[in-house]
Amino acid sequence: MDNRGMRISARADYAVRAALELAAAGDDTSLKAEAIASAQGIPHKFLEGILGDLRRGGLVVSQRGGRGGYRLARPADSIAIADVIRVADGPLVSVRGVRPPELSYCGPAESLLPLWIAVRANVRKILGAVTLAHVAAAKLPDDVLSLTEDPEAWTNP
Amino acid sequence: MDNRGMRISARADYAVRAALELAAAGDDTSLKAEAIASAQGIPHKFLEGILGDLRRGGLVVSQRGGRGGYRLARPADSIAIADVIRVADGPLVSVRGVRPPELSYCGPAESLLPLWIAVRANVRKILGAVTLAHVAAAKLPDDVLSLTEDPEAWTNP
DNA sequence: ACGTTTCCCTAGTAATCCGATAGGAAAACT
DNA sequence: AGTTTTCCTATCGGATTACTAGGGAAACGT
Repeated sequence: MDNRGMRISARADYAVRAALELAAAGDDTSLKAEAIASAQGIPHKFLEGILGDLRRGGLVVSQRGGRGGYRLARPADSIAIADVIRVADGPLVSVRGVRPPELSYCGPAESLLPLWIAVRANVRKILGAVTLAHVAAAKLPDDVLSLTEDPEAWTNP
Repeated sequence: MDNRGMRISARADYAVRAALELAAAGDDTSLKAEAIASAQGIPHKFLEGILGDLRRGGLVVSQRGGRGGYRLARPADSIAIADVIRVADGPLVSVRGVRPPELSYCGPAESLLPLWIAVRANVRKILGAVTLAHVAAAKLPDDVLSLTEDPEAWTNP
């Protein structure tokens, strides 16, 4: 009965951290997978697979060979955290494996669907508005930052 | 690379729906597991385990025997959806299996922690404010309902 | 051309989890 | 007693998670 709930997977976490490392490096310099891996403490062969997803998703471009590596495909302020998570890990929010609009409830549970929709909309609003540039520069938007100012937000239960 | 992201498990979904069925039945009448299972289309032996969690979590009281069954331990307007999910499924939001406050990031990822905290705070704000009574009566709070009025909230990507 | 570097691709794997099932013991009722 | 229903433990196949291994393909420097 422990550790489930809405979890952000290691893949998603690693993907965002790798993208942040690229954002911090700048649009011109490219980083090698191994450099990112050791900077962020991510298993480098695992990270290689994730970077492949980011490239296939069009968020990152790569170059092989001696001066090779990865760099962002677009400016860091045009890539939202939600983009990275979706490319690396699939849909942001799902209920029982399917996305909310595909669900159907009956009886007293009928209003559950709008509730899940509301939760998803809210998660989107945050992760879709915060960009790599925001996080890399440690300057979160004000409305997001204000959520973290309530001490209650940092407590466990 | 499909269907991951922040998912609400079948356990959590089933738990909430079962609790809603109990809320709709009223504080005095008790429902048998089998009745809830067939009303909501939930495998009944699986549901039995979930109802056990709800009982151990103090959300539900049970009675065995001929006139037995389950009923809510508290009024439906004092039980939040978040309570049900936590009891059945563990912490609401976790990153890589651990809860946000236990994480530590370095370098350009340092501001990721406040971001996860903000996401969690926001999910809490919704699921902690909406009660079983709200959903069972199909009367979600206004601020939650307003999130669902944007047609964008119902679209896939 | 050659060798190095680095990305890229396919498999594989051990552990865990998820959703579900089975069989029966314990308690409450008629 | 006998029925009903909760309660407990144990198990299951399959999927997922988080990695690891090994090598092929491209870009570079010399």
